[in-house]
Amino acid sequence: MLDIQTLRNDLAGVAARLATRGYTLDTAKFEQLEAERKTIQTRTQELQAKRNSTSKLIGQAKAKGADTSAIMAEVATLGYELKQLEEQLERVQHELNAFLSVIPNTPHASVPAGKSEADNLEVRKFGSIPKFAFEVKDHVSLGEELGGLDFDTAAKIAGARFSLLKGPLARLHRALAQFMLDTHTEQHGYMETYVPYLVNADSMRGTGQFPKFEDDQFHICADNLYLIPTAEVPVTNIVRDEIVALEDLPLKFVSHTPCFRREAGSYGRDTRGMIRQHQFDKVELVQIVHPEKSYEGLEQLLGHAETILQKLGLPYRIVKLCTGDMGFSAALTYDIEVWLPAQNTYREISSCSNFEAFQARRMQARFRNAQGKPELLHTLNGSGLAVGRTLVAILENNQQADGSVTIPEVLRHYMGGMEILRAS
RNA sequence: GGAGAGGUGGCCGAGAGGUCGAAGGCACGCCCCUGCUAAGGGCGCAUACGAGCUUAAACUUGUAUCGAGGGUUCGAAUCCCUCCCUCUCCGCCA
Repeated sequence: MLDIQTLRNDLAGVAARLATRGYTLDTAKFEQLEAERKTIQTRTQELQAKRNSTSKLIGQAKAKGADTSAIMAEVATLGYELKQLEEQLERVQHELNAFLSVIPNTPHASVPAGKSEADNLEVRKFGSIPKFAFEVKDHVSLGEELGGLDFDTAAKIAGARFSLLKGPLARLHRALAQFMLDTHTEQHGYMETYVPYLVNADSMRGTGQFPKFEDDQFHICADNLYLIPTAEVPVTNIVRDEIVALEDLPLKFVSHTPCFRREAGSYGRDTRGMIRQHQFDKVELVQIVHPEKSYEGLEQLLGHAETILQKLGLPYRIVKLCTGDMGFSAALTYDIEVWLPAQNTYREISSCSNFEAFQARRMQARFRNAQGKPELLHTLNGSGLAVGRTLVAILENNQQADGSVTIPEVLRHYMGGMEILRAS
């Protein structure tokens, strides 16, 4: 949510910044709603003040045992108009709120202007792209030949966009999550958290999934709960409606969770393999920081995610998303894209964003500043990393001519010393 | 699932239709005393929004907010209804 004060003071400026990300702010509507709100609110408050002061007089008169019938008749006539006004005010405020809650965040000044993925800015590359003396297979072929990846059975059990992992491949998947968690807790200073995978609507609103992206979520109707699309939702909402002590900042959390996405609107995209699933595991990094430290924190968080790829020996690049490609709540986003030989391209494996106060304002997540006043925090998060896609990257990048796959050094002790995956 | 108790400021906790945005305490901030690591005294200390003043802040003032929503009333933290959440006991259960 944007700051309504900023909208009032610099509506044209905000509209211009939003236009760079392809969002047309209906400034006329905002102005009209604001004008209405102001008129109604002023009048309502006048009447309320009158009612309150008169009622106070009644109280005083009654305490003295005086007759109050005249004064009571006078105040009684206020009732009807006041009720009308209060209803109107509520309606306008709801409308304003609905209007505000679907406006995306304003991009940071350094975000390159652009319309789509094609306009993203490559920041740096790491690692060299592997050369193969044989025809590369994709992870689906590799996984099926290894006997550990079974999409047909997954489809029988649940449907399309689910996967079934078996044997060493399932173990490698677990090993990856363990390795990521251990690295972030032991080397990067994050606190491990275990969180609910079902959340309420308030939490979804807090991080910006609601109201705009309700269709993308799995909804448990009987209990009115939602499956989390990312650990960002439960973890960031830890600080919803909280006032964090200044000395406790920054808060750094890491959490390994499954993520559930309906992928409505992506029919036909990445239908083969594990790239786009209704359910996937992710290790998520979340930082709750002082507003002056958020960009510094984002660079660090990005580095923490990169470390995982470096340790795994996977080639990747960092891309700064352009205005048109950023998510709804983000002010600045770096994507980490891992090299996938079978697709001969880089594919997103992590997305690291600074939301500034956008989520904090929705959540009323604050800290007490040096003056003792509550002030909105800044929130950051990033994948560190998407486990399924990391598995895909390892299979494809580490494949051998005979269809076996070498296990990265750092994962071997999580694999009971296994060095290579082979068809049994 | 059954029975009961409860949700009040950053925290604890009183209030049980009128002068209550809410006693008292803790924490915090400023000042004083003392002088040494602990204590005494004074003052201040919720948030959001509106209006005034202003470059702005500060300030003044109004309104709303005592889990949420509705109702009764001239007036609701307080009475009534619905919902949500927490706790205790019983049942079931990984």
